[in-house]
Amino acid sequence: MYVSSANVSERQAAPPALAISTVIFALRPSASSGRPTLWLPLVRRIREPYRDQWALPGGPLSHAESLQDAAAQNLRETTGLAPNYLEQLYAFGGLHRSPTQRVVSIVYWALVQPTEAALADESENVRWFRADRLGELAFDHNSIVDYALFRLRNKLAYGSVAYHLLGEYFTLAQVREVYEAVLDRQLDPANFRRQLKSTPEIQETGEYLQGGKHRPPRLYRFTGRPGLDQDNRSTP
Amino acid sequence: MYVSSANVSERQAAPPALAISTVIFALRPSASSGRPTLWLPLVRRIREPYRDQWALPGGPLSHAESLQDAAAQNLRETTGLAPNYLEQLYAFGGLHRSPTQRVVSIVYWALVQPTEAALADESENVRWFRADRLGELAFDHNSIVDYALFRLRNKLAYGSVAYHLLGEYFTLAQVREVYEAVLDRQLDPANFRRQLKSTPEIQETGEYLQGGKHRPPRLYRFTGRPGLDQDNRSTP
DNA sequence: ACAAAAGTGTTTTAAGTACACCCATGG
DNA sequence: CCATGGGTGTACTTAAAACACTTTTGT
Repeated sequence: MYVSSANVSERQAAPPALAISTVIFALRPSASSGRPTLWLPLVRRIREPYRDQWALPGGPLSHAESLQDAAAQNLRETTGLAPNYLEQLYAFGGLHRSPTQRVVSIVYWALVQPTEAALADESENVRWFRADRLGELAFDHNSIVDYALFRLRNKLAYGSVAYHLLGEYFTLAQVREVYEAVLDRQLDPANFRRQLKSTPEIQETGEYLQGGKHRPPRLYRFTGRPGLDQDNRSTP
Repeated sequence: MYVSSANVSERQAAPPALAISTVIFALRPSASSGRPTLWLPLVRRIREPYRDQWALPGGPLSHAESLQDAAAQNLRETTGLAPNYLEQLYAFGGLHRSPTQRVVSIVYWALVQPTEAALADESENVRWFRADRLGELAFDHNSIVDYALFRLRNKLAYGSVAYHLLGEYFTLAQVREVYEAVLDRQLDPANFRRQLKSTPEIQETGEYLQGGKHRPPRLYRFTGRPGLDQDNRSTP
């Protein structure tokens, strides 16, 4: 059982509970503009505290899993997906995060490509939300998502994580759209393209994306590391 | 008691133990060259496992402390000092970090200015070591220190953390020496000085450092935030 | 032919790097 | 007056930003 029904004296004596949570980002076309936007899945709480409010997927740490494995497991259970990228975000340990019990949460963040199946995994208690239109979440989860967004933007600007939101093959314009969606500003297509072309991890293929309305763009692929290392520490 | 003497079946059942450790950096003049170098305090383990080996200061998380408070307390107990800068490093949760018990360690890193008193706090079981000349430490603490060094170098290069290793007043050459010690390479004094002077957080005073052998350099002070916020999340 | 995105070229701006040089002080 | 670190000036190199322009496709 996740939240034990400890009384006050038990709470004082017991060590803090240890939980793993995961902020899962994926791209979906906006209903209005059709341009890609950031979404994330939340789960509805079925018990107190914060019953019926939406929260980050998570749970207690099983004794047989590493932290990263627990997060990946977590992700698979709520979405049916495997992460393309998974990294530790932060350990949150404030005294009053949960009203009933002292909980220390080690939070991971992940990037996935949502498939039809994954989106169909929605249910009464699991739903995808636009990252910029979450309501009021349980616990301190709003601020955790804010921090995860901050980290995602940072990694995007300096690292090479955008490709983990895309499929194996992509056009340079698609990469630009990811940047524009996450950073929320327009980028010069010409300059952006040149920057990507100077990145050795991006390999051009002989294929072209067909079926568009205009000149067919060339397809590229990402040849960097998968972003699922044993312990990812490239953060800072 | 930090490490409980659980037998195997107890270990399977019990939740992972939660501990806080801290990597504490300070500058001390090298015995040979006199130039500043990085040092950090370690504690000798007085029980198994790894008895008599050196380890990072740490201990279990008390139920009444936030994570950051626990790290600061930790720091004060082993060195007698208050941190100038304190930030969460990473949560280490591998399955086999400790041979006797599953332990999840939330590790902080700190910058301090060692005083006479602090260095006098050395004892049989607490000693300061040069960061580049640690022996073989207990648990996975060598790799933790490596990661802390990585993070320190990164923060130094991009953030404004060097001043927390110095006193209230300092010369620009002293800042350069910090950079050279931590990054382990020479920097052009002229260009380095210009970069610092274009940093608004660095304020020039009317004072000059007297007593040197040459032209007395001007003293500056750092006016940025103290680096001890409630929860420091400027990491990425 | 025309619209629109793909893709190229060129100019400007800013930031970093290398290095020559002057200044002020103790000895 | 000389050695040395403090402090200034200037040319060179590199990367980013701005923007005009050409190419290729579908309609």
